[in-house]
Amino acid sequence: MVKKASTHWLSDAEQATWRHYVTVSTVVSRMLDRELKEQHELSSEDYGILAMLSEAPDHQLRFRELGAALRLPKPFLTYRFQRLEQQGLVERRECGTDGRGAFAAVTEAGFDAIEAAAPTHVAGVRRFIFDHLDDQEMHLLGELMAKISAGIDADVCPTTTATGAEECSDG
Amino acid sequence: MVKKASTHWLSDAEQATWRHYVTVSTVVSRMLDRELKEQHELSSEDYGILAMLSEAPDHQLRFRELGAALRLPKPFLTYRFQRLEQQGLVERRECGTDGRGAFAAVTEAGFDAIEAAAPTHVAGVRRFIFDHLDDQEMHLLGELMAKISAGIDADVCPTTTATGAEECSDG
DNA sequence: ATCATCTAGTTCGATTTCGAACAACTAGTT
DNA sequence: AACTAGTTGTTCGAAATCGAACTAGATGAT
Repeated sequence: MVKKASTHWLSDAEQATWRHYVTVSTVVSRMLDRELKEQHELSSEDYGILAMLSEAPDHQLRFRELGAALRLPKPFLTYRFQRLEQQGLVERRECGTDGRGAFAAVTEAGFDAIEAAAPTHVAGVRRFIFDHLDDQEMHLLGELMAKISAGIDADVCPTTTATGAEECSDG
Repeated sequence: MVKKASTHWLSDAEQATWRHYVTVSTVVSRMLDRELKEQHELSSEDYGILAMLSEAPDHQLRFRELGAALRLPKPFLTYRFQRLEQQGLVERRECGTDGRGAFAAVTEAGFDAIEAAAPTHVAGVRRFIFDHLDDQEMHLLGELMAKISAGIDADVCPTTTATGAEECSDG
């Protein structure tokens, strides 16, 4: 049975696109996770946390910002951060201006850890994604993802200026 | 510091592409999961299982095939299937020709369940992805994903004819 | 100042996730 | 037949995941 192009079904082309997308996102995330965990004892969320903090001013961010940027549910960030803390890769810092919150900061050891893990991560991203695309296709993919991402942001929280991803996520 | 286009780093464009990709795949999967679970008590893996079985000849597949097609780790499929069994949406059937294995099959109730859930799922896929793309972009995305998916298959299991996804996944 | 309301992060607990080891069977070899 | 190797699916257990409820502090209104 051929699907109609109505609102209630996916067209055959959409269906095919969706299936390929699901396959890719499933396999890529699982593979990267596995490699990172096996070789560096880090989940890809851990990697994201360390990377984000490493690039932030003073190597620190409010938990709220970190969670929003990485789209991590709050309890999950708390849990992941604790694990990293136990490994000495991150630390908490008081926030003078807001007694509720705290800063999440990456330590020297955390810096070393992410530098050590980066090649694995980069190699994985290359091997699973970019190696299969030429330069033009890579740029195209970037544009499509940017567009979808922006669309979702506008959709989910229409009030935001859509500069980054500071809002929503959960709460 | 500007990243070199060497093998060991991602170029700025690759970096940007990758980040958008991660955002999209994180948000989309979480949102779809949430909607499906809230409205129909199904995880998106459950949905995949039911959909795959519904389309299969005799509405049944070997566990191996089902798992390979959906890229689900074996113990995970066993677990998920049990849940669906308890809900009466799927059932096991003996496999005459191979005493080790069994067929996974969808029941009438399972059929009804997926028909009920499909509109939610389709609406979500539309809202999160296709609504933000025009027709040409949708086709483009499909091609890119197909290419990546095929590349990964060839990469991970170079022996396969790459017709489908019958091999690998885990063991 | 007091109260209601909002926000930041944490704690709890039920469920999910999945690698490793396993039991049951098949297939191929001698 | 007996033995080895490979496959199918399950069990086990440790860890991850995350909604809901919570504590503590900020913010705004009266």
